[in-house]
Amino acid sequence: MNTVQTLEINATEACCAPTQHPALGAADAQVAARVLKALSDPSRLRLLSIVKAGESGEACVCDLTEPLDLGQPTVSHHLKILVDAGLLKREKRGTWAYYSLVPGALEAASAGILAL
Amino acid sequence: MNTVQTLEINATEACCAPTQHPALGAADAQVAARVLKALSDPSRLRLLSIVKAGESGEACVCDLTEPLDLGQPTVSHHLKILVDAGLLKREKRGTWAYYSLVPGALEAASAGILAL
DNA sequence: CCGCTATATCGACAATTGTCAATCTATGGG
DNA sequence: CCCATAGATTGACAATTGTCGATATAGCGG
Repeated sequence: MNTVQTLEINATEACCAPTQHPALGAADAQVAARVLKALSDPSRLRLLSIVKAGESGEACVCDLTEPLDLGQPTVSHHLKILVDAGLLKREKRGTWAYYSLVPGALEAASAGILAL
Repeated sequence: MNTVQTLEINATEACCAPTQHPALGAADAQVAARVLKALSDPSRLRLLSIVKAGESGEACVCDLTEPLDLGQPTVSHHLKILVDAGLLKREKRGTWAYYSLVPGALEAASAGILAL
């Protein structure tokens, strides 16, 4: 019974309206905002960028601390936010933690903006 | 002279390099984050959505206050943030202020994420 | 088993942010 | 000329956020 739309369908008479969303509902807006909020910090953008630019597509915390000129706990904190937002995934190998992009996540966030 | 790209072409030698940016610099990250920060609030996403969904492509403050269930000063504040971020433009006609999307702005923000 | 190194977590703190009530400004009508 | 209305601005306040230092946890090497 949770299939009830938060978005009201409102397809009263519009059969071919090009992009006639009924405007974002409060719940959907909150979901979308959560990912965008994760992307709204310069340090986090740089973290994503570095991870993406890496040859292996991954980076460990020690590789990320220096170029950002931030403390290790701060970097760890930002990485956690990015993981929680579904943008990065964490894989621990030995003592090191390797972070890599979740495939399609950035594309989804990007598409979400266009779908407003 | 305003045709100069905000995105650097960077076609130095890479003819086919997939996406080998040298990772985002601090300054660029801050610029990108400013727009994304404007997009990182549910109320503002809904504002953009309503403006975009409107038949005329524009909406006045009075049309926006009610559906969001926010006070008029708060809506005005959010609109200002969106204007400052270059996402909306404001046009005053008579007593009313009409807000509309800046053409291409959402697309640029969307592309910025992919270009990380 | 002990220390060393890489990360995560915790607690604190200043800065920023979202919201509101009150007030100001400007435009139009009588 | 005065009032009503639309919207912006201001000031305040609670909540959130970015950062750091200190501490905890977990593997690895001896």
